[in-house]
Amino acid sequence: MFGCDGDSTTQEKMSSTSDSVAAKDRKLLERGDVGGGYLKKGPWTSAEDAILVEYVKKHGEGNWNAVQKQSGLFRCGKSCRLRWANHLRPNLKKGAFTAEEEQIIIELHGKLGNKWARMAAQLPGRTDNEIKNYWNTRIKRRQRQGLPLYPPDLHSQQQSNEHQLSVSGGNLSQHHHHQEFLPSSSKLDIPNVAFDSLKPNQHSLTYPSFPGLTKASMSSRVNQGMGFLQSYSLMNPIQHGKRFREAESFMSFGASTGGGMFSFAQPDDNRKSIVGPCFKTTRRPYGQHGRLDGFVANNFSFHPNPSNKNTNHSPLQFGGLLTGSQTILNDNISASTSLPGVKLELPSSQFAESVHTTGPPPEMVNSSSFNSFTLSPPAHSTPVNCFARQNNGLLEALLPHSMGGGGIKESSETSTQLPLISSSNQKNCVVASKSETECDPITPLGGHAASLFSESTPPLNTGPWDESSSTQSAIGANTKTEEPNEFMSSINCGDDEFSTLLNLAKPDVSPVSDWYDSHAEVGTQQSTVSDALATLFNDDFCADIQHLTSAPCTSDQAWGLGSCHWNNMPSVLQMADLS
DNA sequence: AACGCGCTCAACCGCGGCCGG
DNA sequence: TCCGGCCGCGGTTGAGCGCGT
Repeated sequence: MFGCDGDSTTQEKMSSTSDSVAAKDRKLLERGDVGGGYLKKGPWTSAEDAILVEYVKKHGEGNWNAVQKQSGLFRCGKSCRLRWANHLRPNLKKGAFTAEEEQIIIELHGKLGNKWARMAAQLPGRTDNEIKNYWNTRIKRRQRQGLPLYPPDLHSQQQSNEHQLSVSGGNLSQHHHHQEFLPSSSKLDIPNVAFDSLKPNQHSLTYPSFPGLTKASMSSRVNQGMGFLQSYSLMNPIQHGKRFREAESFMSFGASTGGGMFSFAQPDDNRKSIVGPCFKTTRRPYGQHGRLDGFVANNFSFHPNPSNKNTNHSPLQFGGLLTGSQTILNDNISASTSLPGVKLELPSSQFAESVHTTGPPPEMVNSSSFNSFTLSPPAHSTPVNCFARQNNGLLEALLPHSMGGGGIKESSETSTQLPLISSSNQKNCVVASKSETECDPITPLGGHAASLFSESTPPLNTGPWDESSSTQSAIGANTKTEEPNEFMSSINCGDDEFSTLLNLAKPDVSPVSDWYDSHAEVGTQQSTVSDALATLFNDDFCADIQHLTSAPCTSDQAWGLGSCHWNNMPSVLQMADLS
């Protein structure tokens, strides 16, 4: 039986044309072959529409599964509901969106995120599907043009909203409040990483870097679920949600299947100098394959204690705080490489304008390097300024409580070392797989701190949000976050809650880091951040850390735990060490 | 005219929430 | 409380169309 539901084992592809479908339908109708359980898919015919309309007139909306039984339509209830809601119900407004509608959509999206249905409720005559399509089209168009998704005034408005939130309560427990207001652009602005420093012979993660792994095997690994990528949070927030659920099982570094592989392709040619290869992963349903486009390497911070000289750091070990988004690029794979489980997507230049223009000089990036996960090439590779101004004001909304009421003080871009967990506390790589349920992938801030730290948002208070500058960041790391909420994977820690907590502390391209970059002052920011983190991560969190590390834990250290030591990295990564 | 490419949008899919038994 | 069905939502796909070459 051909069903609408995903649990249907047989899935009829929409391969037929409308005509052929109609013809098939007519045949079925003519011979009254309705007993086989056949459920039609594909485009609706006018005859079907008429039947459905008639049915709804008679019975009203709802109880869609009864439509098939009572009306003779060979459509599942879902299909009927969709057809009715999107096309047949009265008062539907057809045609292009008006300027006002567009404005409303933009504003609503800024407030609600991808809540299409709720947005549709605010736009009489418009359907969620329409709005969704419009928005997605708009995204693509603006990304193509290198424009920000939101106009600057909306950013200001959002920032204002967030600031008000900070006054009303910077409590994470109020996340449900926040998600009503915070912009969701983080989910939509596909982060980029500029890999302009890429050179063919850089020590990057290439297939040859993985002894014994053939290209095919790599693909196979990818097909297993991009575990590597996901483990390193190389996911678009858009994508990382429920559809990645299945991948979680192999995302643990230490898991037997945890070595999901990845490969890298050259970025889109015309953007090569601007944004680097950037791919997001999508879990295609069962065997569907996608393409690999690029690689976002910006969401994961390795922060071994720079003072720890014991570690024999490899290029991938981050002998200190690494900077920027250096690439793991496989020069051997063409952009057309087709790999299952990986979807080709054009990199966005959305954040290009936000990267280097206001970012600190490269030498300052180090200290603020909880910005990006950087699978670092060897020392000779060019560090990339990986400063995405993604402060959306959220941390400001949270921090004042820990700042003695002084609020956020705008300060220089002086940077310093983040308090990282001491080596003694780095017992294990405390990256833990975070289950989807722990992080709302949809709402702009995920409704809790995990998203708070993992989702990026467009720069709100930085100048270059203008459209003209968007493509000027040729050298910037252009780190929008293809945000990796799935970052954490655990070698030794399987505790889900702990994983979540660690994820909360995950240092990456986050509002925290940006705030830190822009607000912290030498000598004070450590305590400031500590205080902030103490606010964010309460004592329970520290207790958890302490419990799991058998070591005293401060909020600072908790933060540091978000980092990971190379020594605890999965072997597959270590294999990539070419040094 | 033929072809290729990109865009739009209708429709499908999978999942989660809700609700009733 | 559990279970299963229904419904709605958000993400994704692919056919069709328009435009440029």
